[in-house]
Amino acid sequence: MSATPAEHLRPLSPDEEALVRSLGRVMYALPRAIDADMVGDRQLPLTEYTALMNLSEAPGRQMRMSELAAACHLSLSGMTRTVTRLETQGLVERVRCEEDARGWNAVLTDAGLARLQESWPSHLAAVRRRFLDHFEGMDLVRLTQAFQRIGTTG
Amino acid sequence: MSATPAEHLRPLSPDEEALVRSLGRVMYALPRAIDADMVGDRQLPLTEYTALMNLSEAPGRQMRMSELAAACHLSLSGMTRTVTRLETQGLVERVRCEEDARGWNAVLTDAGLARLQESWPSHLAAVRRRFLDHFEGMDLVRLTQAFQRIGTTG
DNA sequence: GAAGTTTGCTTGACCAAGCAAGCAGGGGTT
DNA sequence: AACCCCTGCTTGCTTGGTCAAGCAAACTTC
Repeated sequence: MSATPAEHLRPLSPDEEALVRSLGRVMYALPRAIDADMVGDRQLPLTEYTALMNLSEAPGRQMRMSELAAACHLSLSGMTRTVTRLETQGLVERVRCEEDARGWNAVLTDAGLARLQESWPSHLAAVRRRFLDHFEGMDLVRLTQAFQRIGTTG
Repeated sequence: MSATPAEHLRPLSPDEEALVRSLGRVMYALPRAIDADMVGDRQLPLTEYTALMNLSEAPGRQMRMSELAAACHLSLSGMTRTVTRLETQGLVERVRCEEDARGWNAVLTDAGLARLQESWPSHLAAVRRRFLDHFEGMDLVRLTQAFQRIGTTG
């Protein structure tokens, strides 16, 4: 965990340093900007949008709480509360899991699907404008591979 | 603000879609991972580290609250609370601004500088391991340019 | 130079997230 | 079938952030 082998203590090259300095934009400014766009536009915070979107793609429009939490990069307790919020809006329902009665499935309701469909243009526009537009002409595949590896290191 | 011109509603290409799907790693997993590393290692949250670092590079080791907030991608009130925390640890002091008595400067103390110096290896290691290592061989300069543009769009 | 406005920062109320503890339902072992 | 531990989710508490309102100093306009 806090292993800091010598290799990782090699000083940053100027290019690396510049990249690290710009990292705050992506880690802090970007999620807030996208979230603010979506809240301003459709009253749907990014976390809730992400949950709805993941559910809409799952078989039976439902997922176990723990799966959904992982898919949304949220802790399990965070997902409990997010789903509670969505439930009070009627966008999601909780259904006991058939094959394991300890488990619950979050199920996307018709209202939830409608909300998602009404909101995706806003999400798409925000993502393009705040993020994708700035990567025009770059090798998106390589970039994706790099992004996917992040947060993977144990 | 919520302008969603047609261009922004063009559907995502498969490559764009994959990139967007991997974005959560950078926006959510990455900051938590770096922060957790630093807290586990040196008991210094990333936000506080960033504030100390910015101060250490400023002339006179001091900055106006609003400058510092912007540099750390934090709201002004968020920075007020961060500086308060740092102040109670003796790492920073608040000094009235001479040329404008409404303003305050956050000043890095010697203890703050020492704390920073004892913590940077941990930050460096976390940033390399969680982030830079995954971008080996890529064009860091272009990437930096892209990152810098993010969060800029009004 | 006094009144009204704007600016810089802090404070109060609130909210979303995390962690750790709790609880309820499996599943093995005897 | 009684026990025990393990697993899946929720709950209580804390933390760290935002927004909006407040306060004090500085500008502006007359």
